[in-house]
Amino acid sequence: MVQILNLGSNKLASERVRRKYEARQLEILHAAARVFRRCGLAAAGMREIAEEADLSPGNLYHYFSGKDEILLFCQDRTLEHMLAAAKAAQRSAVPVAEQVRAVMRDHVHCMLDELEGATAHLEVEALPEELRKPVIKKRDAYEGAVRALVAKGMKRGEFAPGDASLVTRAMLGAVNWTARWYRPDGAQSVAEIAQSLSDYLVRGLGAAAPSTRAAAPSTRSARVAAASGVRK
Amino acid sequence: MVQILNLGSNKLASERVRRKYEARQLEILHAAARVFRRCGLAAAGMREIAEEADLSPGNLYHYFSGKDEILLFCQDRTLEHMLAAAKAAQRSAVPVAEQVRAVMRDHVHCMLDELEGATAHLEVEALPEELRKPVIKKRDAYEGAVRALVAKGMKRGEFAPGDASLVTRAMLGAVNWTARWYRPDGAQSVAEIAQSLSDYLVRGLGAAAPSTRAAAPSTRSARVAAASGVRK
DNA sequence: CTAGAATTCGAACTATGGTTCAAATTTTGA
DNA sequence: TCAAAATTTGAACCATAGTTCGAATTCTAG
Repeated sequence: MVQILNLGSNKLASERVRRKYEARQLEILHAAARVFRRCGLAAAGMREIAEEADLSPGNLYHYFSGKDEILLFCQDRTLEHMLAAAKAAQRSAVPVAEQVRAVMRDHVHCMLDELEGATAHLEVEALPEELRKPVIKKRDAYEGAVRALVAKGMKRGEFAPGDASLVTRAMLGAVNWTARWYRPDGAQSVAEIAQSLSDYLVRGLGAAAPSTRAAAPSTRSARVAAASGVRK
Repeated sequence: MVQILNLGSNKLASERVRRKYEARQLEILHAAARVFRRCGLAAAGMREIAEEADLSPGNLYHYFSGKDEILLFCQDRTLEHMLAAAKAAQRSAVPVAEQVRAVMRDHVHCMLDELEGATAHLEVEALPEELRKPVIKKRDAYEGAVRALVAKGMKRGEFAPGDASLVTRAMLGAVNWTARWYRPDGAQSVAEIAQSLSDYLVRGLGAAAPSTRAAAPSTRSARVAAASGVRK
């Protein structure tokens, strides 16, 4: 994401001030993510983001070129996270069914946990053509990774044969949709939702039932650690 | 939908002109639906809707109180359609699995066929609180109908036991998501998509295979195995 | 045919929200 | 301590898009 986000850091000052600058950038981005999550993307105004980040509206433009760039970061960060999770699952030594389940669980966590402004990643259309392209590319890469897992399972006979592309989109739709109906004060936890949902989605692939679960680093800390390690 | 949409038809003129008036209303609504579908809801401006419907921007307000009312209609119409399909499936004398498949197929058709502006039904947040309420209510009714079908299937043992509410939301997410990725010039037809998707979604319920087999679910041992270890 | 109603137009109004900017304040580095 | 750089402010700018309005045109009906 750093590649995309090379802000106007041309005339770099001393190291010390640069650190502070980038730290403040991150604070602002987290604040923005919170606002995106609270209200929708459309309803989130610069003035509101500014207030959430404790600075004046105009000052936002000292750190970002505009709203688009802020949104771009949120989307990119979310996709980067999910992509890393998919790659990690791909490498793990568990049945494909469990790999897919892991990816779906991670996706749900990414959507519903408070940390990121992941809901913003659903509204790619909001970006102007220019900025949209790299996001689309990354999103396609993620979808491709999931599809590859599904296809692998089908090829190995672990899943019933079928249209991997269509089924992948169905699964992604189901998990993305959670952002619409999930309420933090609901009956079940995010982990429970992630578990049940991924079980259902993989069952539709015609896989065997999840073996009495033993494998897969499904603890939250493990996932976060794995994901953050990828980020540079 | 007529109840909600009782436009300013207070001082009704002659029957003849009223017919014409309402016909023009429908034309406009269809045009709006087309624009909603083409661009997103956000990008669809009144001026663009006006052009699509072959009248001036200002003239739109002779037929509707504003953009909200137009959007309200599209959402209401779509939901009414889906609700009717759900009710119809409920009454049909086929296995529950096939009932659910029928509802999902209808839902997909409703989303992807050119006739309606169904994509708009996904953006309920765009409406002001006042108008939103009845739409939410109808949407909940539809979701409830689907959930009832799923629960019935579970109760009868035709589906594996599970969280009917969660699974229903997953299914609806998958079908709603089609509006995001479907392209009319794609490889497969809407009907094919609807078929494959509904098959996949119902398969995840632990039902018997679609057409080839009769209503009787698979062997007891298979069902038990499928349900084991998953649920909370 | 003609008066009144219905329809249509398009320019102008207005509210919203992203953005700019010049000046004030704070921080940095020597 | 002081000058230059960095940060911050808040008001103002401006573009978009929903909406209003009065006048012009067309249609209906007696």
